[in-house]
Amino acid sequence: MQGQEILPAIAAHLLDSARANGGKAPSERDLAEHFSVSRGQVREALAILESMQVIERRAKSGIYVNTDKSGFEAMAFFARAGIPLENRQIYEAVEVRKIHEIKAAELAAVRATEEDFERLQDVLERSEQRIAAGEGIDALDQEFHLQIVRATQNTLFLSICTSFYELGRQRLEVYFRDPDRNRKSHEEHKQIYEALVKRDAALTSALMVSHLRGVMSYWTELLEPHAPGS
Amino acid sequence: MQGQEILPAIAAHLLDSARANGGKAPSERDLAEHFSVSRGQVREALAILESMQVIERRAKSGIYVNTDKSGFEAMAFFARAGIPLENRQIYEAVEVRKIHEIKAAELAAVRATEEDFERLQDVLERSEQRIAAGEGIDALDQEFHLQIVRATQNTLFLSICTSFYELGRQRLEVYFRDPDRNRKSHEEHKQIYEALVKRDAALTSALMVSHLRGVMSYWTELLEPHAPGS
DNA sequence: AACAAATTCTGGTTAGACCAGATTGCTGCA
DNA sequence: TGCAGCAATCTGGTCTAACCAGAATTTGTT
Repeated sequence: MQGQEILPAIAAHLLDSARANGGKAPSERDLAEHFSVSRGQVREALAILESMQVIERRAKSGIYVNTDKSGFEAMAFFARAGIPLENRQIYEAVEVRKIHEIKAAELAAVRATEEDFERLQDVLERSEQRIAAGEGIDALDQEFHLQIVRATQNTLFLSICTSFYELGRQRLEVYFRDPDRNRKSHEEHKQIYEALVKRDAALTSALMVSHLRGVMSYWTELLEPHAPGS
Repeated sequence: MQGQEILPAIAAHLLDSARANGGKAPSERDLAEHFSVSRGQVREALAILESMQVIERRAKSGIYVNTDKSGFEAMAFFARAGIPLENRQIYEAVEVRKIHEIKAAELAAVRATEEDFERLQDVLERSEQRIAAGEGIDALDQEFHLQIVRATQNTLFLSICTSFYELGRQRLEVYFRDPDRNRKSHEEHKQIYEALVKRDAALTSALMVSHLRGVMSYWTELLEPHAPGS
């Protein structure tokens, strides 16, 4: 075990220990020994964890895990670290993604530049090629949606949405193993693109709504019911 | 200079150096000497910065600043560090906040629990007291809006919005120095609350739109025009 | 001027040490 | 027995001093 790869391991270990110990985590020295790395390494990981508000380091006392804050910082971290989210978190992420993308489509219709259109068209062309070759378009689907967000010209908006995409990567891969789904998605993308070029905000938004309904239902139907009606 | 307080200082230094040096930042050893701290301290700060994708550390080569990614991670960091945002970032944050809150109002109308209503009412009562005492309600305004987001029962949503509020705290304080604005805001809050209790999603959302228009225009009218039409 | 070799520089990582509060546990008095 | 008070221990915070190996730069040679 070495390098920054220990971060998720340490995080998981911290969470477990804290759960079994009322929020209190092992000491830095224990962690270093447990993972066979230097204390410096551990401290770097802990600094990141603390910056994400996953833990709290109290001088001369110990490390405490914020068990209650299942918030965005924590999620962003787990997404990066590749630790699977719980059902509830997935529901929440799906809902938030919907909210963002529908609005993004609306804004993009008004603000998209020529370069944005070119980038979108490029994505569509590459999708077509992959479909023709019988391959999945999961990565390109992601790219298409992100390009639309990018076309809002709001970099903050883009960053938020980028984070969400990390969450769904695995599921997306499975989703696009079905050739029919690939074609259907691609067709809908093309429609959205055309509405976008016409700068018809209402239509673009509406198309995005129905497009997401299909994709998202795949996500959620695999889960236990958890979120309140939506 | 000591402790985690060096993080913003290092970040600012990195940004400046990188700008004057084509993305390349000083070495860890130089930074340590410059700030009179140990290399370990610098490395902890760099680890956080890297986790936020503000910089990139290339082994045996150097530290590179992601000048293009003025994204969410960077913003979250700057918000925490207390470094003022640039106009563009403020515009983006305002827009994103609008998007979130309007949708939040809509969802909250459907999902709010009895506890949510109680919490909101409590905020309104305390607001009334402060106004009667001739004080500003800036912190309570924030609380009101966050409670509405909380009423969506989506913790991820709440976390995102909480981040945004950090950005506007200073401006909000100035805004609520005017007694008239305090009263106006409070009245609008009460209307929103009543629509919420009636579980009228459309009305709640509409009221939130007009409420935000007033508050937000104060923010943006102080800035240079920058964002595309909205 | 072009290429090769030597040297310097850089991030990555470790080990060991010291500080000063927070904690813990023991001791002795009541 | 119970509790106050003190001492040993533990903990995060910080620093110094190295070593490694590859990247980057300089030097030397042809």
